[in-house]
Amino acid sequence: MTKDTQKLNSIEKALEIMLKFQDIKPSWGIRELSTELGFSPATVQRILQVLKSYEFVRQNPKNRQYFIGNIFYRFLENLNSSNDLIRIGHKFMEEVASATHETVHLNIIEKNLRICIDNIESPKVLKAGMPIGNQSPLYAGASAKCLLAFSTEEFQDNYFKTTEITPVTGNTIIQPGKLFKELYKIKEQGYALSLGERTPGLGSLSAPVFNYKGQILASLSLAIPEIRLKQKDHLSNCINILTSASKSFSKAMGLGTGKF
Amino acid sequence: MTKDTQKLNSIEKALEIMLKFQDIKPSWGIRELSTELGFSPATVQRILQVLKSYEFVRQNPKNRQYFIGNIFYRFLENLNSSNDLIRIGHKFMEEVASATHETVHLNIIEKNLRICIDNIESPKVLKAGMPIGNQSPLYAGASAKCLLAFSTEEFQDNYFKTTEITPVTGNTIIQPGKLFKELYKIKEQGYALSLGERTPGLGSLSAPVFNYKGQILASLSLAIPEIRLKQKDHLSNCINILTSASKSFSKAMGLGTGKF
DNA sequence: AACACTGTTTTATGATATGAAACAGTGGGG
DNA sequence: CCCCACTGTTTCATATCATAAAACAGTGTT
Repeated sequence: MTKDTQKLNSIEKALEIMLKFQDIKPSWGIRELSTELGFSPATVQRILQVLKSYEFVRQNPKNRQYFIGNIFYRFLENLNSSNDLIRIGHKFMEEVASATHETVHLNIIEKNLRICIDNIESPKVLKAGMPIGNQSPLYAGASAKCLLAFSTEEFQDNYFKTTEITPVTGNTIIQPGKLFKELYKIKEQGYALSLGERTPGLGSLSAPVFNYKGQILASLSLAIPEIRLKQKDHLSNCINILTSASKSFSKAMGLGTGKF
Repeated sequence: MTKDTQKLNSIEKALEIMLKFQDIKPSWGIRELSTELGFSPATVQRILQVLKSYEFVRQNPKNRQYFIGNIFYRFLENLNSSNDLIRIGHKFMEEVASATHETVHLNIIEKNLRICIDNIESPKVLKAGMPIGNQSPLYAGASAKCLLAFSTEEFQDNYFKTTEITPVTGNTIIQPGKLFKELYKIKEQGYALSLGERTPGLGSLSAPVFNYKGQILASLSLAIPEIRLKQKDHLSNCINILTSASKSFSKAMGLGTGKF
């Protein structure tokens, strides 16, 4: 999992430990982290004490296990306000939300994963949830495939070289040939469509957002329950609204203005 | 701001630097952080290189300034799923949302600040936004005052000893006497109400959530535009729905069950 | 009561973080 | 146009600080 371990300085060790608290896992023990990371229990213990004093982790006083601290919420406000994508993009998301009444979300690539960085939930009773922070591999679901499809060839090559493809649901495309074809198709038609690749019964529609250089920044997506996705007129309506919004969004990010 | 500085080990220095990226500030320079924290520029530089390699910060290649990294989004999924409050409470939030059609949010205290950890936005056109990660001091706004009012006396004493009260808007209560009276009133009536203390034109309604020991865990709140808050029937309706939901929520967290 | 687990503290040793100073770019103003 | 003042970055000898093994101290189970 982690690199050659050992030979890391103390800060790197602390960060490696913090990264472990990304996993959806209620808590970690010291010896557990120790064997997982290859650091001695004494080292893990000492680092966790420091992280605890800064509230990056908390400790259950009963079983003394460590779990993630609420301090991470504190970074979100700055993250959102320094992020042009969210600042500029939210109004396009609102347009799509009010025109489709479906859950709208915005996604980026972070360390080989799709991650949701902004959302507007559908007002309907039957709706798709897509909380901020939700993540998935880049081959499962329209939003993820859209990000991958419009990435550079270099990024794609590197991604497939370093990633093992394992199905998330029965509908996940795992055959490399079929996946390449799908990515090609997405680039051709300018949007991605998926059904149940990540969550059974849940479909997804996604269009790319580019910067002034034409590099992909994000994917703007709709998460739609299967029942509504199968209504042809609703689907084609959603496709039109979404692709049109993503084009305006890209323009707002500088695409086509020749700005440098 | 920070403690005695110096005499910190390298991990603590790295964390102090990370904390600086909580501030709503687009970017930091090395010498800027150096003078702010009292570390030598060389030290700041070296630590930022490490943080950068782990994507905790990014660097603008043009002006070489550092800004916060997207990796912080990655912790949210685990944070949400390890947090009983969100797992258990979201359904109560949905009840309140569909009964009031106003923006519902859930808040906790983290390091002497109120911080929003979950939300459901109003479906109306004129609505209050309250993104996850939004923060404010504990004396401004209903959600914050509610958290403070039901905190232990010890916490309150310590809070007022270490906090300087500065107005956020013209409506913020800054007179200690008036504030104490307000906190007492909130405890008496079981909910908090505010108008424009944090954002002009925006009102707020908040009720406490307790654990089995009767300690406050969170405040469940409504953010309501001033125009709708002034409709008496709507307001009293919202108060009833919110306080009733917060009581069910507390019960779901174990209050009154005698469970240990 | 003995065992097999935890998390935690201690310790001498040697690796590694440190700040001053020098270096290397950059942008603005006279 | 050139200087100056400001960046971020690298170097390097010094001494601090992180390290892992082992002992310690709790805990729950058998």
